[in-house]
Amino acid sequence: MQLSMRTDYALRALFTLVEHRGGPPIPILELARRNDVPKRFLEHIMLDLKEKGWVASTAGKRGGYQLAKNPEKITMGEVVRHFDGYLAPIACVSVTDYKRCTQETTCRFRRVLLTARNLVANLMDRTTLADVMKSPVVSPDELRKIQGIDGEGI
Amino acid sequence: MQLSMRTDYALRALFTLVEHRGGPPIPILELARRNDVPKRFLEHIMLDLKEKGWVASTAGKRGGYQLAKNPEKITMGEVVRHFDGYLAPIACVSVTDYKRCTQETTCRFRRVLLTARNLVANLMDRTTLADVMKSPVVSPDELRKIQGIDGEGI
DNA sequence: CACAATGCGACCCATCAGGTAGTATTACTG
DNA sequence: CAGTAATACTACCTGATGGGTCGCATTGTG
Ligand code: SF4
Ligand code: SF4
Repeated sequence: MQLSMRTDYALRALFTLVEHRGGPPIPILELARRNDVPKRFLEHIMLDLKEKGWVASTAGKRGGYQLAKNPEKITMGEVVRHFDGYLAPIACVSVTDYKRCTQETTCRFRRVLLTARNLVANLMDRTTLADVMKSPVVSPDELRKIQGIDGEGI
Repeated sequence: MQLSMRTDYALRALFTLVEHRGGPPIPILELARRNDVPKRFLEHIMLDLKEKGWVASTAGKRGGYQLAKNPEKITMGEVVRHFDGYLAPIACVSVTDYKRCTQETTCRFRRVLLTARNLVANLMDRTTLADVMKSPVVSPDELRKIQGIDGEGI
């Protein structure tokens, strides 16, 4: 799973909307500024999010975007999958977008890739936007020593 | 971590070499055939593996490739990283090829991505080629129900 | 109506993964 | 030592795609 810019941008926008849930619509320009995303590009992404039913838009003056769905009902996995196709490190072990390979019957390392996909898929599918919102941001010196972390829970 | 074809091909070749460790050199043509990899392309990859010191080549008649390093001393993580740069789903949480992002101080979902990276990194860095070799191949109906698997151990 | 917003198709454009080709070199074998 | 079977190496091709811009239409508010 390599996150594309699209997905990253989408998530940035989504979380600002989660944060301002209940408030007035937020225009793209605002979303773009706050999250450091090219406005014009974000347009397309928002459109995409809208089609998916995750956000709602109101046009015209005082328009903008709002979250359209309960953030406890949107998982990280769904979002990433929608933009990037699948969570697996390779298509031959993807559940949602499986692609066959000629070597499957003999391939040795496929198992470890499957394990990897299961680890991230379980994590991502269990984690909702609401969950993420509750967790604290990563601190700088937490990053400095990530080597040691065992990565349990979020 | 999205595996590139290169990496996949490299691993295919590596494991055939692991399998025939101690035996005579295996020519590229053979490696290519057995693993269904374009021969010409594999050349580059093998050269790369050689520079890394993982395989050794002998030219001329009866030449070919052999594993040059103990498979217990090569981890999956090393191989993937060598070809694809890093294991993390995004550069801002990569240990080996960290890239800064302007949103780090406020980003909410970075934490879950960090967790994901730790899960796969731990797995991949703990798993050596020898380990992989010992594990059985994934069976077809195992694949069919991967949904339920919890992905512990390899 | 003017203005402020989204909607949307068209297009651009660099990068890169994946792959091909040609030729040089090496070394075993008879 | 000639022939041949292999790797070594450099250069190049080429299509797809990710990331991004533009112009114009549409919608809604004051
Ligand atoms: S070689 Fe193994 S891992 Fe790679 S695609 Fe085929 S089955 Fe999957
Ligand atoms: S937005 Fe968050 S996740 Fe995306 S790059 Fe910046 S810090 Fe990392």
